[in-house]
Amino acid sequence: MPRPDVIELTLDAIREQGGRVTDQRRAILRVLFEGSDHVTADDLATRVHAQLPDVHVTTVYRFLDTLAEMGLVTHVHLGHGPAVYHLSAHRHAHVVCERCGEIGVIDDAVLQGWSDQLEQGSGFRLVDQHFAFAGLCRGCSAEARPSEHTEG
Amino acid sequence: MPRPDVIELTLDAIREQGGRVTDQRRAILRVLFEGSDHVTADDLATRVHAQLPDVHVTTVYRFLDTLAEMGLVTHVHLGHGPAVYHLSAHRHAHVVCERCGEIGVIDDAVLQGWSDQLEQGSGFRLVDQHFAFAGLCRGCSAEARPSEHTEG
DNA sequence: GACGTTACTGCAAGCAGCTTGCAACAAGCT
DNA sequence: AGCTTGTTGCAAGCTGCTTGCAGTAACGTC
Repeated sequence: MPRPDVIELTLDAIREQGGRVTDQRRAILRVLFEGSDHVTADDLATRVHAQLPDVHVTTVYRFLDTLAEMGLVTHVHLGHGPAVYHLSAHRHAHVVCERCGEIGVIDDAVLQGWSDQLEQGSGFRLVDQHFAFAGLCRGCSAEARPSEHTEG
Repeated sequence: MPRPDVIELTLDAIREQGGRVTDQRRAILRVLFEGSDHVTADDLATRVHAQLPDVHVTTVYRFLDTLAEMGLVTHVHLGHGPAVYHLSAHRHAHVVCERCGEIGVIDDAVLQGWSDQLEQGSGFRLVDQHFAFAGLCRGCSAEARPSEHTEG
């Protein structure tokens, strides 16, 4: 459970910029700060419903937008499905197994290294963790090439 | 213009596996082999319309699926929009500038290096170029941090 | 060259994941 | 309490595909 102050502090910030504090927003923040990483907007709505049954997904999307503009949350596309949201503070790059959907985290330093390497070549930097990297986890990777040693 | 044989050879392969050769399929293949990389299914349909005005996007999607099963084409998600298709032979990893949409290519050897590095850590391999990497091109990257030297 | 089987096609409808328009509602200032 | 205006819920819309289905036509067979 998060300290209640982080929620109220966030709500204060919203008020300060002319926004309004509603039960819906408080409930959404509560779920967000509960630490559930990698939640879709739909998940979020469902969890909010435990506290406040009539909150609409639209409301969740709109408030997530507001929070994104404030720099508080970001969303990531892990693959083909819906985007997942998390607190910007928890931001990191993801690898997703294309077979089983397992999610891995890429170390910031590692990503930075790749970015530097890429920049020297094509000038591109990997600045953003907005799209996950597609990959194979250890297990699926082993299954995908079961007879590797028989080839060649 | 591609040598017409590659198209006919492909059509032969389709026939060999019980598929049928239609004007639509020939036209789609023609456009595909014309070398237009990074085309969406919609683009493809539009270009096919120059030769055969009534080909439906559905037909394009379905034939692209067939070609994908044969290993001939692959699709890549460059960002939020529609997927782009290209011949599997032209396959490579992409970086896409999140600002201007410019597309960069990531060298296979470079990607392999990253994959190896990642595998040693989390066990994940970057096997697939199914999703593009999000980044910033040189120009946009410079604009995004105009006062970098004043920081710190 | 006609015939039959069955793959392919076009159209309409469906679906996921959002986004938008709008009227009703209510937060927060006075 | 009253007023302004941001927020909400609902319905409808939109994009990028996918599916169901009846009609069409490729291709093997006679």
